[in-house]
Amino acid sequence: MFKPLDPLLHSQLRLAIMSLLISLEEAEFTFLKEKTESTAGNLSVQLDKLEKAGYISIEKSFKGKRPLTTCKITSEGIKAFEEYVDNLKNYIQ
Amino acid sequence: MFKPLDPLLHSQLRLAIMSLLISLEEAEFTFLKEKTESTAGNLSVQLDKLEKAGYISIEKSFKGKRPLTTCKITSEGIKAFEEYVDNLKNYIQ
DNA sequence: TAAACAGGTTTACATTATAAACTATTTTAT
DNA sequence: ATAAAATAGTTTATAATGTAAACCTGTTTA
Repeated sequence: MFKPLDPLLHSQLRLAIMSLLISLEEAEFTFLKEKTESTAGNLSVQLDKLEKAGYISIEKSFKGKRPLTTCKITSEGIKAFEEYVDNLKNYIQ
Repeated sequence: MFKPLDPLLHSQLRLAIMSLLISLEEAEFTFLKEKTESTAGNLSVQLDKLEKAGYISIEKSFKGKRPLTTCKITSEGIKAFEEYVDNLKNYIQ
């Protein structure tokens, strides 16, 4: 009935991040920050958790002279997200 | 885009409780405990929070000689649940 | 009448989330 | 040239939250 909800995804900010990445495939730190209306600190921490879980990959480079952090969802991340959504539906229908 | 998710509802156990109550209108403590597969302690705490938020009402009585706790969703609870679900959909589509 | 069970509640602890403070560098203003 | 402000983040301290273990009160069973 109520399957457990992946705690890594059952978090407002991380879910928003994953939601964006699943449709965009790739997004910059600043873009995610704007879209999710989060603080940089919070975003940084949550991206770290998603990366450590293997749900996203993070690439660091430079855009001109400025540091640039680019995030991409992994296939594992897509799978986890889809399973989370499936499970969640049992709670909200 | 990403409307804030009511933190009171964005919790696996409380969401499961509300999900049950929204379709059943009324449920006993032990029933909720079984259906949600939660411990009594955790359930007790979460029911308290939902009651304090005005999302459910709790009535205490006796079934024979045994104490009986009956939970019921309030109209405020229904409204909050529906809004939560609406907001959540923006995250999972 | 002692032990086990029912139906919870309280509390202690661990986990989590979040923002404030910080670092490093770059751009702008003086 | 240099001080001030802005960019792009990271680290860390604290508050909030979730959870189970321990507890309580009464009841049933051995």
